[in-house]
Amino acid sequence: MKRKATINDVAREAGVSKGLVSFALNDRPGVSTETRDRILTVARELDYQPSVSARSLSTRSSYAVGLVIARDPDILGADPFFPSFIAGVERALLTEGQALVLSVVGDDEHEAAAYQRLAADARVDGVFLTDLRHDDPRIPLLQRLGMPAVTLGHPETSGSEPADAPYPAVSLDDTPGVVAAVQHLIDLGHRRIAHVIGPRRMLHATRRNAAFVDTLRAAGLPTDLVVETDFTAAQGASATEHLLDLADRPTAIVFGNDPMAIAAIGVAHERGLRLPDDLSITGFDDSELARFVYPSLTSVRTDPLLWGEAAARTLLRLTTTGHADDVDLEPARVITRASTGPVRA
Amino acid sequence: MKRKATINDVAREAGVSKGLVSFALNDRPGVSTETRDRILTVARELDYQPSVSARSLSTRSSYAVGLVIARDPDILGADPFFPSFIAGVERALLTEGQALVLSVVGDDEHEAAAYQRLAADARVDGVFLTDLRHDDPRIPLLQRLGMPAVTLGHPETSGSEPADAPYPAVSLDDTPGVVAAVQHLIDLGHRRIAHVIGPRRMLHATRRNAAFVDTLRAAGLPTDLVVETDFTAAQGASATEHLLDLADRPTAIVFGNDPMAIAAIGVAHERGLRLPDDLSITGFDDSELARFVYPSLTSVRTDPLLWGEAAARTLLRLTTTGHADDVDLEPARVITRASTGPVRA
DNA sequence: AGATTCTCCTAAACCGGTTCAGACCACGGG
DNA sequence: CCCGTGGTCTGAACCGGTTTAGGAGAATCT
Repeated sequence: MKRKATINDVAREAGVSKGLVSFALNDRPGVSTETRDRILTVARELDYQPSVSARSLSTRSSYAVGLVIARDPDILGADPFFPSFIAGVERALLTEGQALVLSVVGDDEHEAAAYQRLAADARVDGVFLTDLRHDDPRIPLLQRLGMPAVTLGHPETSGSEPADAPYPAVSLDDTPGVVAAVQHLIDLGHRRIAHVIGPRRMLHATRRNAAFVDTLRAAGLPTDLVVETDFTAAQGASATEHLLDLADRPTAIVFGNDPMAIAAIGVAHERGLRLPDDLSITGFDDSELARFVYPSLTSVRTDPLLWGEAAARTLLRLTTTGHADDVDLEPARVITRASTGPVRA
Repeated sequence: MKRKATINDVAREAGVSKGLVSFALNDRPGVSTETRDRILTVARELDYQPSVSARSLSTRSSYAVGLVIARDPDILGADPFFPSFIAGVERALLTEGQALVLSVVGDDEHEAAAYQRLAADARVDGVFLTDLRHDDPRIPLLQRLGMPAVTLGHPETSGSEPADAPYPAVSLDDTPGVVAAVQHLIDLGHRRIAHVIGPRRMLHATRRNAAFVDTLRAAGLPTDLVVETDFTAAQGASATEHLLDLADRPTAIVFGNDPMAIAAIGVAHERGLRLPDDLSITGFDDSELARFVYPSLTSVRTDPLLWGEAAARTLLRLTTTGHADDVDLEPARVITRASTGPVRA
């Protein structure tokens, strides 16, 4: 196999200095059209591809972005959000010659370490901040590290300033989806509705629960049935057990993700309950499986693929131009299926 | 924020040349113990971290490994194999200062391009080869690119030579799992057993089907019920529909992954069948959800986490030492749950 | 015509490591 | 006393790009 052509090869072949080749390839002014064309032709002939590592060293940027996922592998496997999100990211990176560096860590401690390593090694030019938390420690951490980032959704505006968010936010508003799901249940006649949410420290869990509570309250209904979980199917199942054991048990349960809702269907069946007659269930994220379980699962559809793509585009814009505007995607909406129905007379 | 310390800073501070610092840090001979200690101390004091890009440029290696996944995002999301596998990979990379570069592509065409980009940009020192195919085109491609790799499972030995596999294989034998699952069904009295497999071009699909067929044949049972799918829940569902519509329909179905099996449970319920009385079902990979669907799913357990870890270790050994032995992990075994039962009298 | 400006280009420094040839020194042997 | 020899260290080249200072020559201005 021939050695890869370097910028020197191109320069020699084109009869110019390598500095000029660099100028021509990055189309910067100061190169005559004629010479530029000749250089580009030679580069094409030699199948010249600039060396990423040389360029990284010289420009101090890595032409890659990072994603750190802090979730237990088990949850990760069950939850289709990240794979789709990553596929979307990839779609945006592909055309830009950028790469995605992925880090999967079990807990928060390793999470901080992962960001620090990414920064220390200058592996990436920017990162995605998913699963935002309250007073998210990653934001000051990243600022200290001088690492550009894009947040999925708006972080808490801790200060009084509304515009003190240090990073552009790419948001997919999930509250309309939650509101629609809850309203759907209310319209079906449900009065005792429970909410099984993800970890409270995650912003979206509390935000969705706020939407849940608001909607119930507006309808004059009780809002006391909220159970926090870690997003695993296991905890979704035990939360369901708990709720069904209550004296004044709910007739409908809203779940924070599909795996938990599917586990709940299992629990209900196990108890001989009929769905949706005895219990209505809704999921979140509308994974592929939602259409195929029995009864098919009413779920709130977000679009992780699109979200990933938009987030990646925004991050690239930020790292290359130094600025990127917030992006708002189409809000989540409920997809009604067979797991929700009128409350039994 | 202070600028990061470079090797020059360490050299100056320790009063030696930067070449010697390099020697000391990579503990190579030719540095006196005394000097070495002094250099290491200074390095620690300055919190010196070698620059990955500088080192990459100089050594022509990137200290990262690559994973290219060619699956439709939807399937990816439903199938918990890759997230767990990646988590395992990560666990092995963490301690070695290596990073994982991930590429998710939709189809084979983009897949080849992804490998080529990884190689052309020298982004990674080696890659994982998952979902091996018949006459896998990626093997000659990677050889042409001079890219080290580790295969998950043994590739087809196309030639007569048994040891012509160009890459070390990290294998988790799935046939014992399949055999056990099928035997389990036979023991329960099933005589018409179907197999819903993944894409035939994938080696593991045909290998598992061979195990399936062999086991049935050994018991003198018919082996005609095999349906090929793309691993999606959707095709799992339609395969089930098809099988149940047959005049001489199976009493048990073995599925190639859990999402398809779960979709099959949905279809069966939809038709008013009772599980496992009217139909027994087994899955594959034993995802978290398997325990929580109703009835809980008998599945074949592999260990993607462990697999990922072993594969990563092997790949690192290969890229650093130039050689790595094959690794054989604990074979897959069947986990019996409630979705399989005696055939109805 | 001479000074100024502009365009196009070259040479060299630089990014931060690795590696190699050879300098320097102490030591033991002849 | 001189000469290898071995251990320790320096200096410089090198990896392959980017960037800056400045030079040559043509065009424009005065």
